[in-house]
Amino acid sequence: MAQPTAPTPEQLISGELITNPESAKGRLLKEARQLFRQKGFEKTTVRDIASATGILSGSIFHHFSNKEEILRCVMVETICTTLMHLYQELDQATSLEEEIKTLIRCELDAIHSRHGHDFMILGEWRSINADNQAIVLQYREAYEKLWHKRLKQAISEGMTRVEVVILRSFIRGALVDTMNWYQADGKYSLEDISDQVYSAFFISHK
Amino acid sequence: MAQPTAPTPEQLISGELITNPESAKGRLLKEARQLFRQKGFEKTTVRDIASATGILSGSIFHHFSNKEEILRCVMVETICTTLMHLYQELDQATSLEEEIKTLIRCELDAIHSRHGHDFMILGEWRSINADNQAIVLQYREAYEKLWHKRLKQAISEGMTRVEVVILRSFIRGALVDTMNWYQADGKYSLEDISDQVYSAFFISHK
DNA sequence: ATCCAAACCAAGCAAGCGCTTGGTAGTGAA
DNA sequence: TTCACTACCAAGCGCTTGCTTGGTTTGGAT
Repeated sequence: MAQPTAPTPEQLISGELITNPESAKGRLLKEARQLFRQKGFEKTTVRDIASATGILSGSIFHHFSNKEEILRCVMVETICTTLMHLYQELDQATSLEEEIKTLIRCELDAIHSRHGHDFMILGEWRSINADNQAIVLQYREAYEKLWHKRLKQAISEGMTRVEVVILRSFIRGALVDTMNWYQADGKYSLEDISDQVYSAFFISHK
Repeated sequence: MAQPTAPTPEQLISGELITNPESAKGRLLKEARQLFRQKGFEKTTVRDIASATGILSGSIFHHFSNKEEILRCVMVETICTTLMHLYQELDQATSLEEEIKTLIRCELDAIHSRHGHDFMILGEWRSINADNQAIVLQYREAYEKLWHKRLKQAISEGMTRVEVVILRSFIRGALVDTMNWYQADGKYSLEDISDQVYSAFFISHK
């Protein structure tokens, strides 16, 4: 197997890493993503995915060599889409505070699949083998670097007293857990939550 | 089915809700818990559980009516054990700050199965049906009430500016995410993490 | 009109799954 | 000694699973 490599920003913006959503493969990935989200990877059968796409189950293996490869592709596309979106948004930020708020908001969007990113399926990590994990990890690390860089700055500027690895873990955890209670028509919007996360973890020096 | 009811502190302390770990059923639950933790519920077969306990797979159904019931029992026992431990520890706290620190430390212990509680299998929530979810929910709510009470106090005493539901979610998320990076022989102890969680979310007025 | 490759169908295999059945060994009370 | 009861075995049933195989359709280039 070829050594997996991290995506470049150019590759991401060009969109070459995302399967055309109107192609057969793209439609399969879209339906698979939805099903994995609803029922989880293990409980989703290839027959489920096939019938949601409107083909027979055997035909899936013309596009993917096995079920696990579908999950890996969904995961990689998820991270790529999020990274793409994130690069664009970060470009418009004019301060460290804005950049961090952007990171928070984009991750929250991804967790709640606001733009089809759907971060939660990354929780199916243990359903893929070591080779596939290594591939996905390349993409995850590209993503985590964006966080790490800003959080280190925030620490050196006295915006928080928590250490970088722990801080990132705490924020990720807080964001992921919104999955268990957030409702689109509920009391809080994703923007409200973003604000509360920022103010819970950072001290503003304005 | 009988209406599920929440456990009383007396029931918990008496230990009547916990299956004797030396009985056949108790040993099955112990092995099942370990396997669910390692591989997840879906990927664990009844044959796995049986052979780990030293019996044949069919014999399991003398003790449990189906596989899902095993998971439900493991979940209920997990919460009961944690609650038991928590009541005892809270009893020794002499201030609100100490109580909150106790809640944090005990949950971290449970997540990392320090005393065999093993909170992480509660993440298999969607693998049980509505009836079983209702049962487990009774126990979860008894647990969450302990948090809710203290956090409301903390808010009214100005120890934080975040709202109670959101605050609880953030803390739970932060604690759960330690699962992804904490190592017993690593840089940070569970006590270190506990301290950092407290200082990240609360302002001390000493 | 011919060709070709991609996309898909129809049928089903082998393996693994949760669970059932009918019977047996061991134990303690009457 | 008898009886009932719990715990377990031995065997396998019926179903679902991921995946394979060989053949057919389809659409675009030549």
